[in-house]
Amino acid sequence: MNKINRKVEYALIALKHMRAKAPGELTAAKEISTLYGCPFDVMSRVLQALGKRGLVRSEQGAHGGYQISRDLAKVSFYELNEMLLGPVAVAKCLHEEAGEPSCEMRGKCNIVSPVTTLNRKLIEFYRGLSLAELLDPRHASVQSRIPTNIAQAAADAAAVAEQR
Amino acid sequence: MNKINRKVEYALIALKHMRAKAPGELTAAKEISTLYGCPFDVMSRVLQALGKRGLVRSEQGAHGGYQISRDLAKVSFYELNEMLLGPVAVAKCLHEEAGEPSCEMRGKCNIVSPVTTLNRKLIEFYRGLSLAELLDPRHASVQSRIPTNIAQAAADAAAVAEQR
DNA sequence: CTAAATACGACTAAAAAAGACGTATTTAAA
DNA sequence: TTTAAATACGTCTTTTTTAGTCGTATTTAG
Ligand code: SF4
Ligand code: SF4
Repeated sequence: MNKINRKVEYALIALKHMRAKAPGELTAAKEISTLYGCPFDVMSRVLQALGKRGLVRSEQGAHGGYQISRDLAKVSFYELNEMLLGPVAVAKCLHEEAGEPSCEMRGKCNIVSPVTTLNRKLIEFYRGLSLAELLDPRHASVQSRIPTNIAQAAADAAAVAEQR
Repeated sequence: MNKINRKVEYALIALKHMRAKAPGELTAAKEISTLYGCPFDVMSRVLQALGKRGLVRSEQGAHGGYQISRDLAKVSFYELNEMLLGPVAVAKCLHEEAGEPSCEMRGKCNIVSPVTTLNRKLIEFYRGLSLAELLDPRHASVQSRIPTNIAQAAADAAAVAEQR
């Protein structure tokens, strides 16, 4: 599993849609929601949240709407997540906010260090992934991915062989 | 946000605990659950699942218990996740199993390709992370992490400066 | 035989995510 | 100046997922 949040998906949908438009052109939340079949309310809230964080610019009133206001090549997937869900924390003992119910195992727990490591690495991974790279199909196919996969496949085969 | 599943945490706790023991020594689920204060049932189920997948070996009866049966340096965090939660799929349109309710936006959706890319990259990331590396504090501090962080910090500073 | 352990299926409770509703505000245009 | 179409928010309900519990069978050392 490991599903990403739906809000993030909606944000990607909206960004991908708006990215294809001419600079300065506005897009209404309703336009996106009807086009892609997602609930207007949710899409609206997502865009409002992104507006507050400065990723999109909003214009009110009739003929109002949203437009992307930052270069997506310079916005990481981590930033997008943070805008919509707050700081990444793979376990609840990390980033303990006031009022949040802390983990009752804290103190006895033997994996705080591993979990902290994982959290750091995941953030690094998300930080290294720009929205442009994610949304642009050209980027997806480049990046010399194939060699990596072959190496992985070879490693897998070796591991399987070893287990016998 | 972006929390990892609790089962995975329990698995890490158990593995870390068993890793410190002499080879061949068994550990009862109860020992772990009482020591770290997690529910016995859940820990038990997790260990049983790992037993079925061959990561640990179980011995029944009185004085029974579990022991690690594979070299954790050769088991990836991806594998652990898969053992407990099934294949990683960041969106529900990926790995559509029989019976699972598919995404109603499929067909209209404009981000299937980005999401597929993200899924692949996340799997690669998890595959490149061994359980030994995660659980062993020695590994955590090595790995030349600091240079990467400095590079990231510099990139961040540049991005912030640019926005103004 | 008994106690202590794994093994498993089914159920319940809690938490989180997703979505719906209601209303106020802004603004272009009729 | 009225109206329609849009953003902006706050609250609520529903749904889904996750976490935890209960009950019982099976295995095995002592
Ligand atoms: S179990 Fe350990 S790592 Fe997980 S949240 Fe609790 S204290 Fe943190
Ligand atoms: S919204 Fe698009 S990407 Fe997300 S699950 Fe549905 S079809 Fe897949």
